[in-house]
Amino acid sequence: MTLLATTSSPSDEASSEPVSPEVRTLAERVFHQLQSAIVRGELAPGSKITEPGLSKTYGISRGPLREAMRRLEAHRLIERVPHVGARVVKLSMKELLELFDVREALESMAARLAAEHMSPEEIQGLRDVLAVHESQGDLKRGEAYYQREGDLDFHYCIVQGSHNKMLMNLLCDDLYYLVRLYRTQFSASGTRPQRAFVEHHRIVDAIEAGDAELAELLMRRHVSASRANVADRYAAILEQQSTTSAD
Amino acid sequence: MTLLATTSSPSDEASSEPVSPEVRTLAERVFHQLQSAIVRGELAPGSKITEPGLSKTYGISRGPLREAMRRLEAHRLIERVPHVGARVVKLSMKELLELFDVREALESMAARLAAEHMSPEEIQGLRDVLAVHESQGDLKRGEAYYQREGDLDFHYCIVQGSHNKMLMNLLCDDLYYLVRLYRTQFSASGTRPQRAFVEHHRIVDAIEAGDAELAELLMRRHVSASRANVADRYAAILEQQSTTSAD
DNA sequence: TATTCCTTGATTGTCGACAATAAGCCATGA
DNA sequence: TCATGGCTTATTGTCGACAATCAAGGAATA
Repeated sequence: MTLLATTSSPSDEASSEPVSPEVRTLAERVFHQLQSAIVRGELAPGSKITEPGLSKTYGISRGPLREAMRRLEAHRLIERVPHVGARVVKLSMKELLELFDVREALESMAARLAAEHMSPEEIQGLRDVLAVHESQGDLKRGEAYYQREGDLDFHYCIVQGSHNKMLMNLLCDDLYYLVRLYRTQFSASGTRPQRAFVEHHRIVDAIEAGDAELAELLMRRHVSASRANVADRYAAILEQQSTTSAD
Repeated sequence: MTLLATTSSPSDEASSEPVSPEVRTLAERVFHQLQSAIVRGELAPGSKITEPGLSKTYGISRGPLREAMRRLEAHRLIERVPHVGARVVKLSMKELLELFDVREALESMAARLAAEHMSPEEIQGLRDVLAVHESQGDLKRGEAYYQREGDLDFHYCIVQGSHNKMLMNLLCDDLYYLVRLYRTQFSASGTRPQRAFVEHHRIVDAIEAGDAELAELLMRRHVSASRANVADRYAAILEQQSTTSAD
């Protein structure tokens, strides 16, 4: 049960009943469909997307399609050049590290606000999320899962707990989709799962204690460590490539 | 000379020569025009905007207009309800304070990165901006100017100095327009100008010294103080209103 | 008189067609 | 063989018209 599901049913073309209570227009629906397709990697990063093509694929006219694409552009999931076309974004390592810096800034603030504003019920929900992750035993396998999908639920909950709507929009509606896109693009199988799990627990402890300063600091370190981990692995890959090519 | 100018010529309807080298499509142009109109207060906050009306005003069809509106919606300058319509955003004090929290998080990060990445030439440019503000003698008047338009140049430069494109987009393309919208909406005539000016200088000093940690801390305090100032003034206004209504 | 329902008007959502721009291809020349 | 020029074709930008939805006003009834 991921909190980030965008479309409930996998494929629905012309059912009269609305799938989600919020999606009542074609542009809305195709926006969510495209968003999901991009994040899942069904639309390859860097690939060019043409309006007539998508128009035929989704069975709608170009009008609402263009509006959906405008929204995707605003969410940084596609890039457009006037009179040329649009292509799915392809995150470079530089941009990915930039994304981590922004996350560090925003999520540490979110943790601080969460420590100040979260209700006991919300904190309990946060603990439940951690319990679910733990019971699934994913981290015992050492690999996978973590850094894949599940831990976003954790971060998602904390952002919700900040009770700051602007923060929620920025992180949950924009940046997290980019994070998920990165995970598919770089096929980032899990790393440092146990450490991350411990860090999550400590963050919740700080939030429960109402220690805003500590929660902020821990979240900042958590994201920063995740960033460093990605940077190190990337450096290792580069090193390996240069040595193998030198054989 | 504000760095945030959006359209070079005030009003141009059907000139074949492109005004700005980047605005080559109708949707782009009307987007910038509407953005400017909203930020300047020409379109009153909370007022409903109708597609046929704007279509006739700007002399374009509804197609590109709708795309421009979709972009405005993504930038949080208008709010749309499906099948109902769109209206210019009206920032509540709660949302304004939320905006300050986000700014505090992002701009402190920007200051940190600026201290790490800014070149000597860029730092000199930053000092020039401060010098211009000082020479204009605005802060000697105690009131006005500061917190109006000019100091955004300062923050703008620092964000540019972070060399983080994602940060630049978030702050300069999205949030700063909301900040300017707030300034027109609440007609925030300047407050605490000298203090802010001193704080600006100290931030530049830290950046020039390459002290990332200090620059981050000072920027955080700077934005936080600005937020507190706004909150206090608002509380004072509320207090005054309640006492006068009690007469 | 208040309430409910229906009608009417306007606005939004969607569509297909036309015009404008850009990229790719082929032929021509040096 | 390579560069250059024009041409072709596909894609994007724009427009006007039709369909769907919502809000407001008035009429009928309890």
